Amino acid sequence: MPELPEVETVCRGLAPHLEGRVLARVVQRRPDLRFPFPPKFCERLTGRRVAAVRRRAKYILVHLDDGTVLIAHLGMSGRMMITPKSHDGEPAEPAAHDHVIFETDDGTTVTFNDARRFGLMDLTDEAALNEHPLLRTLGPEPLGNEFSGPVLAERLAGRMSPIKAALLDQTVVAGLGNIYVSEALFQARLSPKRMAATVSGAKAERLATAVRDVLARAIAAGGSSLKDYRQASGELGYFQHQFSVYDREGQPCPGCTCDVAKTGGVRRIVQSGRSTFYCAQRQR
DNA sequence: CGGCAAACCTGCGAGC
DNA sequence: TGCTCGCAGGTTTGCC
Repeated sequence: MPELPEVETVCRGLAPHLEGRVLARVVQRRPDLRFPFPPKFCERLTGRRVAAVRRRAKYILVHLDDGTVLIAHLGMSGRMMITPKSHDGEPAEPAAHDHVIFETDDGTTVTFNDARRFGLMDLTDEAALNEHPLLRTLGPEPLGNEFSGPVLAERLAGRMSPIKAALLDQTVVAGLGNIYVSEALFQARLSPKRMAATVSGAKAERLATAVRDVLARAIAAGGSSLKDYRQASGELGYFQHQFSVYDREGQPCPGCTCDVAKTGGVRRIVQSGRSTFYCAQRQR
C-alpha cells in the first residue's frame, strides 16, 4: 500500500483539482469498505466547497467549507484517479472496484478504486478531528518539527520487540510502512532484529535522520509503484528504482563491496508475518 | 500492557 | 490451459 510518501503524493495531486471547487455530485457504489460508510455520506458532502486537502500519517483529509472533514485511507490497494471533464458529456462507465466517485463543479472526476477494500472513509468535523479514534493515537509526523532523535528514543524506550516491528507501529511514529522501514533501517545501519529499546542516543539520532531522508527522497520521486499504486494523475512513482534493500533479496547491497557469492547479498526474513529486507554485513 | 499471529479481501505470478 | 499456493504497500482483533 501506499505509505506516507505515496499518500503525500496523492494529496499533492488532488489539491489543485479539489481546493476551491464545489463537490457537485458524490456517488457511493457499495455500503462499506473496511468499515461501513457513515450515514448520509453523499448528502453531507454534496454541495460543499473544498477548503483544503491535507495529510496526517497515511490518512487523506479533505476539509470542507462547513467544517466537515472527509477522512480517507487507501489501505493496501486504494487509488485516487483524476479524470478531466469528458467532451461528449457522457460519464465514464465505472470500472471494477470503483467504489466512490466525486465530481466537482468544473466536471473533474475523482474516483476512489480499491480492489482489496482495506481502505476506509469517514466523516468528522474540524473541532473533533484530533480526537477521532483513527487519529487520536498516532505518533508524531516524521517530517514535522516534533520528530527528532531524542523523541524517537523516548518512544522506543522499554520496547522489547524488534526495531522493525516498533517502526511499523503507527503510535511510535506515524506513516512508515513495510518498504520505508526496511529502507530507513538500512540507511541508519541498524539491524531490523535489534531490540527497539537499544536504539537510543546516537543510534536514535541516526535512525530519525534516515527516516526523514528516505521519506523525503521518496516523495521527491512521486512515491513507489509496485503494482497498485499510482499518483492521482495516473502517473507511476519512481522511488522503487532507488530501493537499497526492499524486494532485493539476493542482490548486492549497494553499500558493501563484499562478494555476493559469499554473503548472499540482501537477505529476506519474516518478522511478525511480514517480509524484512536487510544487509547482515552493514546493519548491526 | 506488550508482542505476535490471524483476519479482513482481491489479484497476480510461480509452479505443477 | 487451469488449478493451487504464496505473497502483497495496512490495520485491527484476539489470544497468550
